[in-house]
Amino acid sequence: MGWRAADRTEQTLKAQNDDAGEYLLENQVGHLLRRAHQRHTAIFQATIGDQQLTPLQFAALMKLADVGEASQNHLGRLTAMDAATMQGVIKRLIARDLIARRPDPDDRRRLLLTLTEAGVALVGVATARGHQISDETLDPLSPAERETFLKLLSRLSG
Amino acid sequence: MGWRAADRTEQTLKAQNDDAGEYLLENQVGHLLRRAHQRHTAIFQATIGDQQLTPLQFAALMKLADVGEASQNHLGRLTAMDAATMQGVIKRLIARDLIARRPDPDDRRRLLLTLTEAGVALVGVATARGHQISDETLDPLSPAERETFLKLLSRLSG
DNA sequence: CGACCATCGTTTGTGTACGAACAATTCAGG
DNA sequence: CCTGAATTGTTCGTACACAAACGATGGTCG
Repeated sequence: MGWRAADRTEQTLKAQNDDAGEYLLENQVGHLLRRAHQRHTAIFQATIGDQQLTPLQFAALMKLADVGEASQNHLGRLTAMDAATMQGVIKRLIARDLIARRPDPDDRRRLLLTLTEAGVALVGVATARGHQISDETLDPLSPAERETFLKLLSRLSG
Repeated sequence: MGWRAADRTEQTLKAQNDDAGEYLLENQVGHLLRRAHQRHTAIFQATIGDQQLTPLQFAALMKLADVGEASQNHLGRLTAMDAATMQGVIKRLIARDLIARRPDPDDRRRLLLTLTEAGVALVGVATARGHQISDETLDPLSPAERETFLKLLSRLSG
């Protein structure tokens, strides 16, 4: 049990995977996904301009601008948010008067969400920032690499 | 402004990026990273075997097994966790008697963390599961694609 | 020595994330 | 029609994630 090496980072992934006893956190997908996501949210917060606006709030706003109108659960599915998570996101967006909620006349269970004028205005301003954030997140990669990466990442998101 | 198309998903990324007014959530890195991370944690929870053990607790445990001993902040840096986040993770691991905490004789600010016997035993059992989780997460990709993806993802995690 | 500054661990507050349970409503099948 | 299953939104509890502020300790430099 004398291994407790310092520089196993230099092993190839293959060699590491062949050895069932080894587990280098730095090489695991989950850890890398988490760190990449951390880096992205840092870039988001530094670039979005609105200190109060979070990535999920932005996503909900943009998607609502896209579809025009949606119930909470439906918007949640479109943005990959849990119904309970959606609850908080919507609550904060309503508190800032960026979206409005009204009962669906055709289904009394549903609450239809729409952008307010302020919401539409914010989307207009923030769209460019959104592209900028995506660009900066992918900055370490060349254009060809970006395309490859996004294609592979999409397949891991299903 | 009559666009509110339903199937813009089929546009190429290039075409979408060229149009500053368009913002398709589904094609943004941040959203894809978030969804891939979601999928990974679902796989983790379904595979790790221990219902109480979370990805971060597992990471802290594995890294501690790797380095043998570390202060809270140091282990936090090794696992990319905030000091405040580390607080909660460590508290729960100590409550389950998987790690132990003792004052550093050389620096009275520090608390040295080590695995307990139960912690060592759990690491022994869970290492194989860890590899299995990484494998299953990367399952949609071919071996060559996995290598490419991990290489690119690493560069976005710095 | 003493002032200064960095680091360590802690707490508070806000915002995701999700499982689980719940009432109200809608829908499907008999 | 009407009973049971599914859906919608809500609440509760637990666990990340990070900014910000804090007291205590440690190191440095004049």
